[in-house]
Amino acid sequence: MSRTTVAQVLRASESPGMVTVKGWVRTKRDSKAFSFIEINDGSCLSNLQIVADATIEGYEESVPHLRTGASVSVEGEIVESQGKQQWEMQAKSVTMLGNSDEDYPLQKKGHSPEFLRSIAHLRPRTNLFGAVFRMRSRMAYAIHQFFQEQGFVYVHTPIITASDCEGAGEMFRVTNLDGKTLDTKPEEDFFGKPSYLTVSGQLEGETFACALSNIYTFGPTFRAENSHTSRHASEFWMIEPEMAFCDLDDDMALAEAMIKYLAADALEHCAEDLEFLNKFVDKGLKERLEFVKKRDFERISYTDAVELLLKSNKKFEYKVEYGLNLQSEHERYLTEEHFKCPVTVYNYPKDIKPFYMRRNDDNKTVAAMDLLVPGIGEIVGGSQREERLDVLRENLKHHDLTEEDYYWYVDLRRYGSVPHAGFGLGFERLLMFVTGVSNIRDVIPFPRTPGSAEF
RNA sequence: UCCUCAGUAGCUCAGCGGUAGAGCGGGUGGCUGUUAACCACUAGGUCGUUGGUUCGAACCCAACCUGAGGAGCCA
Repeated sequence: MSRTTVAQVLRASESPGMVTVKGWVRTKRDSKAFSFIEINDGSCLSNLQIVADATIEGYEESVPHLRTGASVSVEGEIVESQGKQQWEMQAKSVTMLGNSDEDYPLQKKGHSPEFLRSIAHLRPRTNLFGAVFRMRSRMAYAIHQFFQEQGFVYVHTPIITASDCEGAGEMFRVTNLDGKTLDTKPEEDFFGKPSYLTVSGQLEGETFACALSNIYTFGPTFRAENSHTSRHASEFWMIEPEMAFCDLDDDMALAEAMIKYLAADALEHCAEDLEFLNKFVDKGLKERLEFVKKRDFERISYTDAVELLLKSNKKFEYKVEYGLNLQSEHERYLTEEHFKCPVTVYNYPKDIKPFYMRRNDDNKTVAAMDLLVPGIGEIVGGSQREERLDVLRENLKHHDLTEEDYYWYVDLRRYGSVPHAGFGLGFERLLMFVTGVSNIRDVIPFPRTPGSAEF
């Protein structure tokens, strides 16, 4: 008999009859003549309750010895439960596939996320991480769906790159040389020059947008920043769309539409997991997603945002002044206290932004935008790219970058240059937003942070 | 890199200068449908590490290690 998943059983409108289910024991309650065994197979949040009479086939050898975490195969009939769940299985035979040692670390009681991180190989067996990683999978699927439905082409930009200083943080060196040779003869390295793990696929993405019009990337990126916060990881996944024949307005519209689409998709396809997360992790989660799905986002220029912050009479630790970057506390004020909804801030001063962003006509600002969401802050950062050859050359010089290093990027402006724009969305930050989980280490299977690369 | 907080049983924590504790989890036994089941018994600890203060340190002090929160940087 083929295997039926717990999800298939529990979602049935009428009894599927005799089936075989396989999974891991979450809890077991024995009495003299029978046992209740709850198993979970990850197909959904809920467990299936199995009623095993002491007289059934395989009982003696397996059931009394089963500990939490053991794997079992059970054949039986799905019947209406006398208890609080709709369905349960009346077992006909039980087989223990593999028992669990006495020191199995997961209990029925709650564990701290810090402890669960130390057993990242077992934490997907908990309700919380099962829910989070089912949602991670669903959101990845929905992202592809969002772009593919609109004709975007998925591009795989390189993970190893030799283009230095992309302006997005410290890079990890990739090498097969020993330390000494690395210092003295870097030209003997594997690629003939220093190479690194990518911090962004944007520049390569632009080359494809200037050929296929609308593209997106979705892959891992690496930052060697020594950041110790709940919102930063050394390895994380990023989605970077890039659109030719587009300006900043189109770019902001796409970012907003995408966040809305993903909120709606989560509500529609992750209902049971969201219910759990809403109850145990973030009581305002579902309400927030409904709100994001329905309501239009706010937009405000950097200049107006600065003015608004100055007029707010709110005491900030860092000062607000035109020309300075908005601090975390300023961004939080805008999205959490003032607007109380996602906000896109656009047209930042050119001096605090990278070389590739398009200079506005005021000659003071660039066509950049950050999308801020309550609880997390910046979730999207994007811009219209500088498509004018002379201005780009000027910017390279201004940022102390050489045209030789970026000749291929400059070429895009020499051969049929077009206005184009794009953004980067941190996948883990999005997951924090849609799951309510407050630490980035708990939305990525095996987190890498400074000093920590276990598993 | 800077600032703050925390490390006591497998887990969650109490104890805060005078014999190391509880609940859960584990083991054994019991129990006519349980739902974080229940009842009884039981095993389990170099109190993060090193040094110092003291008659005496889990407790006070210092350094280090680990974890967490925040800042900066960003996604």
